[in-house]
Amino acid sequence: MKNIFALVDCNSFYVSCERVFRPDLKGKPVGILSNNDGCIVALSKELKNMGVHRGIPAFKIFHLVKQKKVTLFSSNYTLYGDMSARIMNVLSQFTPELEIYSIDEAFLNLNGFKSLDINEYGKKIKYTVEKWTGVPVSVGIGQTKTLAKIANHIAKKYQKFEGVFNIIDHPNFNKVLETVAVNNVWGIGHNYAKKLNKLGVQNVLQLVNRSDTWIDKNMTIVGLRTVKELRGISCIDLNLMTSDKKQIISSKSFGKPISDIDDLKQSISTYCSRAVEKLREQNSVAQQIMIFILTNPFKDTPQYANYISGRLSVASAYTPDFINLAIKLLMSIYKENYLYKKSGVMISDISPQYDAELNLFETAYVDDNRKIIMDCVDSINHKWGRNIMTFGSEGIAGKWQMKREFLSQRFTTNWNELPIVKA
DNA sequence: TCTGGGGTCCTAGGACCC
DNA sequence: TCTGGGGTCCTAGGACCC
Repeated sequence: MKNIFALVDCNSFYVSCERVFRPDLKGKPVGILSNNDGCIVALSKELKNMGVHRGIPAFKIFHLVKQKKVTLFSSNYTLYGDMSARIMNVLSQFTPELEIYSIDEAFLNLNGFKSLDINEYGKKIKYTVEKWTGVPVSVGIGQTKTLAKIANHIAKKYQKFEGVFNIIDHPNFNKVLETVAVNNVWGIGHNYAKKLNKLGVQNVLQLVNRSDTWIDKNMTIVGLRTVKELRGISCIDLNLMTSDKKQIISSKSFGKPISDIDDLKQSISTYCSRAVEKLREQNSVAQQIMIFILTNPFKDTPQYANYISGRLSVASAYTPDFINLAIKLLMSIYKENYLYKKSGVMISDISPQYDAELNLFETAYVDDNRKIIMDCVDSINHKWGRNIMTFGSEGIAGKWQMKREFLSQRFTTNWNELPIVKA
């Protein structure tokens, strides 16, 4: 029995979100910047056609912005996250089994719709999402997730398919595989692609024709799983449960480089606070923390980078426990007179709050006031907006904080920033 | 002028145990 | 005198994803 997977992927997602509220930008070159407006992370087809690609530093195209040839936006994750939720909600009406794979992608199990014309169903999905949310999507259909990804790639690449491509039982299956380069396969990144090319494997057909032992030897069993999927044997199931994170990272580059210990303390406290907040969102506690600070490796200035781990005596989700330890760790690696560009916090050794290992001499997090306090802080911030309540050590509007000069409004999530329709 | 942030899984190698 | 072989756990690092 064959499986039917569909992969729905939004076209230039961040750009499309901005265009929903700026319809005048349809068909025009648009780019979205990373944090601190550093580099391009997403771009429209039109901008791509101007020779711009993902990852280039933003300042290189600022002159085009001044000439009004290109429009840029700072990342507006509040907006993108909310648009994503709307899209996923639409998709959930097309199947009982939906895996939200990323902010702009979802896998759908369509096994139950075999009696329908599956191509038509794909078109209907595409049409409905666009109609209801304003965001254009592409739909790829295959009998494994990896093949659905390939089909999606083809749907995007060739206009004649109008955004929907089904690779199941395709009359020219091998020919199709031959047109896809190995670096476009889900699970084959930069390094393996380079290695495969060297070994004489350029396209997907060549790859699937290699023996299992050859694949295993050169790409480990992870690669073998990918190749089996390409051959139509489903090895990667739909992941319907969102499982708890095993590590939580909060880290960012600074808007401006800093060298003062107080600024670093603020940044570490802020990232700590955010990471522990995420920890509580999944009702977990954690015992291990790692912090790091580093200078700008792209600059020709004195370099310093260091990281250090520490452990709490008992697992916790109480922000001050983590901040106190993090500051101690920071003091032990901090060196004066360097221009720091980035810091970060990573929390690990995570367990469920009600199943955490106990310590004979200390009260568990769930059993004392610390949980009550944190729950209270979280509910206030949830109701009134993030950062209404913060910890003193986080500081206020430090110069290290993120630069976002081209930010659009939070059109869909903030009453004060709703779009206005002029009659 | 200047280069994102947040994740997962697997493997290799060392320490340690019986 | 001899120094196997198998197992587990941990960590660092490499690969990948968006």
